[in-house]
Amino acid sequence: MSESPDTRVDMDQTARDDRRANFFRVQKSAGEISIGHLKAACSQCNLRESCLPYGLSEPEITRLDELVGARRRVKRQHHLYRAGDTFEAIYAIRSGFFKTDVLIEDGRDQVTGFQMAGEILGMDGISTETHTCNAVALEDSEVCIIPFAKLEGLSREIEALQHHFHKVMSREIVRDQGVMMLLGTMRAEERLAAFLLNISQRFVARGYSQAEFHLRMTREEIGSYLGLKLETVSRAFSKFQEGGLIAVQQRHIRILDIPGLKTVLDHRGY
Amino acid sequence: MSESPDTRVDMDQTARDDRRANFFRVQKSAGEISIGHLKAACSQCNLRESCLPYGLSEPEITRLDELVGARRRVKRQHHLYRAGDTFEAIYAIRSGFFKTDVLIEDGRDQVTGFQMAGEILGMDGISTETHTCNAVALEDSEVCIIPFAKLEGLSREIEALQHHFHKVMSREIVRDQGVMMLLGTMRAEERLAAFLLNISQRFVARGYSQAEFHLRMTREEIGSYLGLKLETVSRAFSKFQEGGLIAVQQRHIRILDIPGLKTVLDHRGY
DNA sequence: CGCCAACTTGATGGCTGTCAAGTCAGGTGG
DNA sequence: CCACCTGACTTGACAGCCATCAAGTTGGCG
Repeated sequence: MSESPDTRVDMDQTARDDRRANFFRVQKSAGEISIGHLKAACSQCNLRESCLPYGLSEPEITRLDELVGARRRVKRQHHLYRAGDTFEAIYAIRSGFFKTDVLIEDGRDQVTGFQMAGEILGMDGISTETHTCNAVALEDSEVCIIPFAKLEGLSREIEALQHHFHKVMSREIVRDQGVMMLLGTMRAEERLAAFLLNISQRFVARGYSQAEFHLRMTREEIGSYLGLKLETVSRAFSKFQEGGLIAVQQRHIRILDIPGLKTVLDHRGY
Repeated sequence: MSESPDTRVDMDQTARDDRRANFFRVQKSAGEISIGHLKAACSQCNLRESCLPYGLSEPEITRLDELVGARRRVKRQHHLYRAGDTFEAIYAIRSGFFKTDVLIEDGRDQVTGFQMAGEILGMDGISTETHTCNAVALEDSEVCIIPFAKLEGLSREIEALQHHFHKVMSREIVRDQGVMMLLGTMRAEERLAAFLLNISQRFVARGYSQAEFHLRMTREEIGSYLGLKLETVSRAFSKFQEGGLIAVQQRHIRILDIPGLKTVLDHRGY
């Protein structure tokens, strides 16, 4: 069930140029599609220890349930929100995989991050009440919609929620600093090594294998994130494979030598 | 008055290797040096419209006064905090100019930002309760110390304060995205043009000339921030001067052609 | 089976890093 | 007051990393 209603969201790609239509559609998908049969419940969610409810008591989590109104499914290649959309909610990823990217007028764009289950999307919109980047699902995904005004309200009552939310925002700032470091000081192979180790680590935190995983993004998206061209990314993958650090087959990655990858970061030898 | 007590803070540079001594000094300077004669008062501060009190009513600002315990002077080249320091407070810059930077083991470092009066420092520490970067004054400066636990407490009572603080944090995230864009997609001259326009704009917002200002940082620090070597920064300055876009004399900058600088950003011609 | 997007690999060139030398400005001490 | 020193900056020559352009390969899907 609940597969067919999502066809409405298929407009996502074609609505790219009609901002008002896009606003409307977002409202509709939040209000009509997801509510009811997709009611979220933090108290029942197996991600609650790595998501917003972290550190809350049982009764407090129950109060979160009231706040997190609904879930929303986002199909692969469809937008969760776009730059310019009015900000109303943040989103907790329940399943799936997203990227965020920014476009500037002259056509250049950059992927600013990849997000996976348990992570929070949309905090860029708080400052101007307008989203400043696009969030696109890289595989069929599902998010919990957290109306921001309600979150602030509940944060004023539940100290642990307030504090944890602040930590989540701060973590985003620290993460961005790490990316700045990567883009500002590292060469191509170091960037890719750092990227692979980061992805690996995040998969581990979710109970998946640290050594073997399937990338959800293209070489071009990886390159955009790392400030490299897709050819350079591809060459670095090949180099790592030749060096026995990883085994690559398209998007399927097996890490053979984690200490070796870390060595790439530290100095510049193998 | 209040000039001599700061000699104690002169230890900042030599204490670099003694983490515990550093912790101690920070406590002392917050507790002993600044309190009393340097009592902060948001209600009296002419920066309140661009700082944390923004949007608060008069009585609410008065409550902020109780929260913002003390000011602290930080002399040029001295640290406000260091990576590894335990996080206890955020800081509102009352006067002066700061940089934040991150170091990694192998000696590489990167300037992650420049901060001026009215801006907030230290939010990187919230997530892990430990600062992740260093904050260094680039000129003799003064900050208001905002104990974070107290800020969270008051935020639970004053909705406008809570909301504005969230906006401030979000603004930091958006700013970082802009830097990622700069580092990931722009070439040297574009980066410098973006940097100059950004600095100019922030000076304007503080009532200074948009066209003429004094840079507080070295070419090397600019380069580190922009992911370039200092020689490249220097060459770009010279190029802009030849092109009649700016007049450079060491750190004194006069912008002659703002639209011209914006053109550098858009495409790649002059 | 054939198409197409994604990916790989090679050849070449340009931007920026690196190394080096020289200039400038400010501060110190004689 | 001036010589000197030092850190910051500028400028030049050269090299290397990565972008660019191009051609070919792979795998998925209609």
